[in-house]
Amino acid sequence: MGRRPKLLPDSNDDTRQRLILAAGELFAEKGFGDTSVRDIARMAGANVAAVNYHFTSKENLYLEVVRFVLGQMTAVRRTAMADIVPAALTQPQAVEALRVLIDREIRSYVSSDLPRWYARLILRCIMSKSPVLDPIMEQAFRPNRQALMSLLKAACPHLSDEETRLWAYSITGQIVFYNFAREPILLLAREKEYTEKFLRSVVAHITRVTFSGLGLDKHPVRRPKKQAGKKS
Amino acid sequence: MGRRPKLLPDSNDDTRQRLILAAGELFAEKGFGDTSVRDIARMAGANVAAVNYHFTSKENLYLEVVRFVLGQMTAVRRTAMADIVPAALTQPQAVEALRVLIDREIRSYVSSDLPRWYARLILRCIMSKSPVLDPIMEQAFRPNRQALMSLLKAACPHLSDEETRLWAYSITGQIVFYNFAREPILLLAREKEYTEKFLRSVVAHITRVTFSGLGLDKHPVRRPKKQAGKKS
DNA sequence: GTCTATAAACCGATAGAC
DNA sequence: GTCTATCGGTTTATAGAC
Repeated sequence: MGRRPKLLPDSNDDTRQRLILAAGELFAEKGFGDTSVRDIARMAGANVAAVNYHFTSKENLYLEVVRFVLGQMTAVRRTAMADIVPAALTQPQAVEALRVLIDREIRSYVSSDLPRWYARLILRCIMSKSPVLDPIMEQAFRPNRQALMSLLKAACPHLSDEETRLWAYSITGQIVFYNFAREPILLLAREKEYTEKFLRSVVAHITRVTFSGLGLDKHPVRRPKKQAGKKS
Repeated sequence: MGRRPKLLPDSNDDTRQRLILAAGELFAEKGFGDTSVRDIARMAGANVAAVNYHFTSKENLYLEVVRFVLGQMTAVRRTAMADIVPAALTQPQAVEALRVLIDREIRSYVSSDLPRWYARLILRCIMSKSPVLDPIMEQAFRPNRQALMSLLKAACPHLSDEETRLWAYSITGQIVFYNFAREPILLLAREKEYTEKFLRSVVAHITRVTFSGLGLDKHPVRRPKKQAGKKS
């Protein structure tokens, strides 16, 4: 779309980075097969040959894009978890961390520190059993599930392993759905974007469902919807 | 994959049907862009030119496939709903219908009256905001949501419209996740297919989460995990 | 309706000048 | 590192014999 004629003619190899970002956005939106290297180069404001110069093939570029996104997401998840999960985890702390996690994850699909197409790309890869599924499993799916399960176990020590796993899938499924089915949901809601009001009700609902099901709704640590700062 | 040389050489125009089925399976598995008409024709045991003869273009074939799948799914949903939802709906009937619906939907992803790629194709379409999103909305997404919301309302008359909608998304999200993330889940479970045991625990969990959250768990109609036949 | 042969466009990838 | 030009292959779609 952007008619960038020759921007930055003497630029160094940040062309590589621009290509990754452009390719990622297109792959996330249209998939691998429906995206051509010409589209990628055009969107990145680079030459067609640049793709094969910086990456040796389109497939390799795809792999590199996934690697890049996984790296970004892993870094963000690490700092986020370190931020909301204290080192020594008491039960009430775990409950609060769970609450914050749900809020974070849902909001990561609308306005987060990461571009929105990151999650879309990963979702697409997960559904299409491509060869990049392995790194995604090891660096995203499994760690995310593990982190969620640890939190659940800390919040509800009485849970069995199987119950914990099922809960992790239930929570993840509810959250992912709002990204996966974004278009239909927005269409039925007659909105162009998820509104803050809508997101707040979604977070409240999933939290309520989860905590009620886990028997954690005895602690009304409900924040009065006022406060803002959330430093540790 | 199947090396079907010329099967049914003197067949009539059920070639059209075979093309739709083959195309649907390939589109569902690899997506539109990664599927060629040659692949489709080969899998259908038809000639390459047959695609453009029966449908005028690959895109039109895609549209026809989606139409076909939507028709099948609509028909099945109608009879299924008529089967499990009595005409005049009492509250306990709604609760039981909800239970059966959850069971049905989850099992539709493993062994149902419909081929498994049907749901996959629709999921793929939903994520890719293609031009076929509109018919999918009208014939699948909206009616499914509406049916679920009606059941929820009948089971819990005290629910507001917004709460009902959120619950519909929560239930759908949990269920769809086991189809959407089938590969990662099976990989982590070290299984090749969802086992009956696993599906039973998933159904039990989602049912428990839902009914507990809705305050419907006062009716311990719990089946004693023994029985086998489940005719009406 | 089914087939072969082929057209016309596009694809990913490369060679070579700068 | 970036560009133009182009190769070789594959794609969708069509023309025409049967």
